[in-house]
Amino acid sequence: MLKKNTKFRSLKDTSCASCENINCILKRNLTILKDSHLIQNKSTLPCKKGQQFIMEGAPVNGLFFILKGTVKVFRTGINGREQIVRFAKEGEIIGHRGFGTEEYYSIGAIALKDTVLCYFSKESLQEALLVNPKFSFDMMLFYANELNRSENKVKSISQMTVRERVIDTLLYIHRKFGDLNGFINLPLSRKEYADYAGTTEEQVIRVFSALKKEKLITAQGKKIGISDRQILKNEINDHNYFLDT
DNA sequence: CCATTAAATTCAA
DNA sequence: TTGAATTTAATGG
Repeated sequence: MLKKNTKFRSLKDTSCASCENINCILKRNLTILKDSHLIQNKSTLPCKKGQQFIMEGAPVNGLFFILKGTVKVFRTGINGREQIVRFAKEGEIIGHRGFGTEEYYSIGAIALKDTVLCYFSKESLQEALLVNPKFSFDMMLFYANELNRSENKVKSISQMTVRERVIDTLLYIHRKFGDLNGFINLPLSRKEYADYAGTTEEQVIRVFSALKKEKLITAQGKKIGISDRQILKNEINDHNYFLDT
């Protein structure tokens, strides 16, 4: 079996200059930001798989970017049920809703695999935003996108059937994390699919079983393969066509 | 929702 | 690398 040596990855240079996350807002603005307080005073925080690095209710002091790894962001509901708000990968921002006015986090975040986070203080970020319009604009676009996604999610949870929500979730994960050897490149438990789709583990298992029978997906444990993305997409679109006027 | 069994993953020797 | 221990999936009541 071929293996790449990733043992010493964590000892590697974690500076923005040598970062490979081309989709990171900081990286894209590095030419203008490179001498800023923000970039020079950042700290990195290694985080093991399963480790929670944002607690619901904890005070907000800054904001995280993912240097490496994958993270889920969730909110705990009324009867202790977890609602996964989003999944995030390399280059993405975590805890951004707490930035500005909110004093305490209303969400929690857990690493889904070994992850390295970049941490920036509120103050240095504020400074960079005030001084740099291009950077602020990129941040604004990011917030706008997040809001849009969040509004769509309200619609999907309140109006779509369980089956459609599960399919929607599969397509979202697939779109975001891509495909590796025919399987979605992110192993999630059925419970995690359920927590994102706003349903229960059993329902997800039953929808998966139905989709397997229909030859639309394949599954080997946590690895899910999407055989026909178009048919799945159509099933969602057909139904949504009549919903929004 | 819960209980049971099958299957997959993790862990440590 | 292996298999025992633990966790997770699947199904049926």
